[in-house]
Amino acid sequence: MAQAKYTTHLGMVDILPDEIRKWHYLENLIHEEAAKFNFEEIRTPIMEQTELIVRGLGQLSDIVSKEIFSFSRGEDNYVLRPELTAPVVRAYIQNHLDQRGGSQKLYYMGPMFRAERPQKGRQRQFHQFGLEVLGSSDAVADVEIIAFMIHICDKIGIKNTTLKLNSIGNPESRNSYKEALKTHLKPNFEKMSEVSQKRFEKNPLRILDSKEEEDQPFIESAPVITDFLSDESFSHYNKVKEYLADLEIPFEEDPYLVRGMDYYTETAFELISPDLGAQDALAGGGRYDLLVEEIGGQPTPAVGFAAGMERLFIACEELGIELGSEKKVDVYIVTLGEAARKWGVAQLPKIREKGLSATMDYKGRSMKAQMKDANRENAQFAIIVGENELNEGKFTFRDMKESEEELLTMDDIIKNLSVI
RNA sequence: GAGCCCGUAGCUCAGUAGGUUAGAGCGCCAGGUUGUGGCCCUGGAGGCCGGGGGUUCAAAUCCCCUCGGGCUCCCCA
Repeated sequence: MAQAKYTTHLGMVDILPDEIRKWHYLENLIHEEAAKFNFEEIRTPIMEQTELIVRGLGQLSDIVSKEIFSFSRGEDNYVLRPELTAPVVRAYIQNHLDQRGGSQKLYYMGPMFRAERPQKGRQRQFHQFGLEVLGSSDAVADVEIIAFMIHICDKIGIKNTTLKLNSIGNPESRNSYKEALKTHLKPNFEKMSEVSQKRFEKNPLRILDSKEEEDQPFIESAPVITDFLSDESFSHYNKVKEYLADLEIPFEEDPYLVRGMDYYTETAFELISPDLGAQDALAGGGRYDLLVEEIGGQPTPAVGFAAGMERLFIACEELGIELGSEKKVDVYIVTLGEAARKWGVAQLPKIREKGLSATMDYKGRSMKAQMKDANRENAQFAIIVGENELNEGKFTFRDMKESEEELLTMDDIIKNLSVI
């Protein structure tokens, strides 16, 4: 077990060839579907300034207070990105993307880093993809974002998800709600769990998230944030629900859904899967109308979401869904002897030119070993060449699936291959 | 930061009243078939039994420490 001298860091894993095909599948799917939604990809650096993340997500958020990988070099503070909303907003401001006109519809995918204790569905380096719409306050934007998220799950075959929806309004209504909540909880402060007591002053909304037994009675009787929404927030929320209904996207209102980052406003949502175990969030997001300004841009309404790619794979596994195609190669050239080998290497490019994949043995092994290898590589055809073939100028062209073969000139073989 | 569980071949795992050269299946390599894969048969390679210390005539097995991993709480993707 402890053979390898060097290993990956805790919570960071290699993605090996045997599992890469499902990654390619998902990545391609996201590119294709995002294009259909008319979103454009944006790629930002893996590292950002620490200050951006701290300001963006909030000093008190769990991510910033205990989960970021950061270091400094000279005057500069670096942080490995823990999420991509703040960096995308940074890029939006820095590159004046608002000047492209209209709403900016952006998507991304890539690795994120959080220094947490790993467990099922949670790694220190993990991958997300996400969409962001900058410059629209319209409920259509919220709904398109949600629709995309669900669309991807549908395409993959993950259908038993639950969309949880809430609105946390603007900061004013949220503050008055906080006060009401505190007034409600205060008489029972002593009876609440330790964690909840700690949250009471700094972030009472999070108490609603508590899973502690002793907190439940107080949570159930607590006032509901949607009763505190401004007229504007209320009508925005209603439109979101209306449009979702029009799209026949089922959702579950959860007045206690509160998300971790400080930048969220108005609509908040999460996509939950029962197949994930303890970490059941497949994706999450919401509106962040104040973030652009907070980071130094013009006031710009925005909405987005991020989904965990590894979590999608876990859900697939639980559901018995296999993503990606089988490993295969179109042609395997089996050679006997040095002259045949020399001939074989020269044929590979001719086959590849036709848009097919081709390979041969790299180890100079026996014919049997080469045939075995061709089988393992899931080759569709084998071209077998030895002295006889070289002398006659006709080569054994074998269909590996049908176990049928015939002698053909290389030109005829290429012709045959062109039709498959 | 806290709790629970687990470390024996590349993988999945057998192997304790402590006892000579540590096993199986799969995978890998080779042979059976000196020019034909998938099935079958035979053989081979591959382990300081995670590491260190202790008890003992004797430790994969018992004790202590340590490292690594998994899961859970918190929180999130």
